[in-house]
Amino acid sequence: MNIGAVSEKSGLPAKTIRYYEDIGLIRPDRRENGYRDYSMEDVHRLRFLQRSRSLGFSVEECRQLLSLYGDRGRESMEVKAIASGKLQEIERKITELQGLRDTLKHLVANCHGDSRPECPIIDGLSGETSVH
Amino acid sequence: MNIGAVSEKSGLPAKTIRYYEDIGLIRPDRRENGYRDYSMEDVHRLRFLQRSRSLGFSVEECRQLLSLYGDRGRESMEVKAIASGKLQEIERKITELQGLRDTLKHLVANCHGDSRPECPIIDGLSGETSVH
DNA sequence: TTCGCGCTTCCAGTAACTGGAAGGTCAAGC
DNA sequence: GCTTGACCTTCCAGTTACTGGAAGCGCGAA
Repeated sequence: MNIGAVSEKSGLPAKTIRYYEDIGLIRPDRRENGYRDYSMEDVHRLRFLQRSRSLGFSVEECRQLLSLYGDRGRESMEVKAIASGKLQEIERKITELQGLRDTLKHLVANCHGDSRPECPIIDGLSGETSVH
Repeated sequence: MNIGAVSEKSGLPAKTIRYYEDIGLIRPDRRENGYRDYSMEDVHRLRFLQRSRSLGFSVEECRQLLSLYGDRGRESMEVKAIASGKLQEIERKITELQGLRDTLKHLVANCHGDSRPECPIIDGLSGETSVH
């Protein structure tokens, strides 16, 4: 599969896909003409990268998460530790996004679309959900 | 309030706070000695920036979201449109994070922490939740 | 008054792309 | 067979969003 098709399937620009190869996140085959040749596994990894990057994980964190995906022979103890750590972070992100969503929902519901200026939910945006 | 205290309260490094001032996201007062003097409103904005940046929104997107927070006199129609657009994106991110969480939970539950190599959830990580 | 910590600006470096030039590949149409 | 245009290649430069470090001022405590 050529890079264009993979770009479409993964939602990542071709430039980014080549960059991910440069930094060792994928290793596509090459054809005789020099073109990269991607497998479905590559597509899966790239889809995964697209998602987790857009959710605020760094490339190095994605590399860790990908190692859970790829290295089946790895020590399960280590896999479990990494996964558990990431799980907590993900739960936190979900909670924060839900807080943000509720605040915005409130905003949309209360600012009726006319020109009334008052929007009494303002403090919500500053994030009391994570103040505990 | 000095930048050190604000850094602690917002979870952002002082360097980043100064950078956000450079690009016009906040405008703290100055004291006679040249020190920046932050208000609680500044702290709220910075907390908000910290959260939304870590959730994968770009600085420009954060600027838009902040404009919802700050510009009470703005046309409510426009506010409503921006907020509605962001809401959809947030809902999507929540769904994706939940998918990622469920997959990792499965991984943690099934890889018992010993050295059994098989982890049969592997395909989950590539993200069929967003394949629809 | 001097030690140390916190503040200032400025400039350079890093992470993660992103755009563009210069050129090779390939299927389609004349 | 040749050309056109879309797609591929590498390489190098630019952008975004910080991040680190140097050089220097402010200020409360010993």
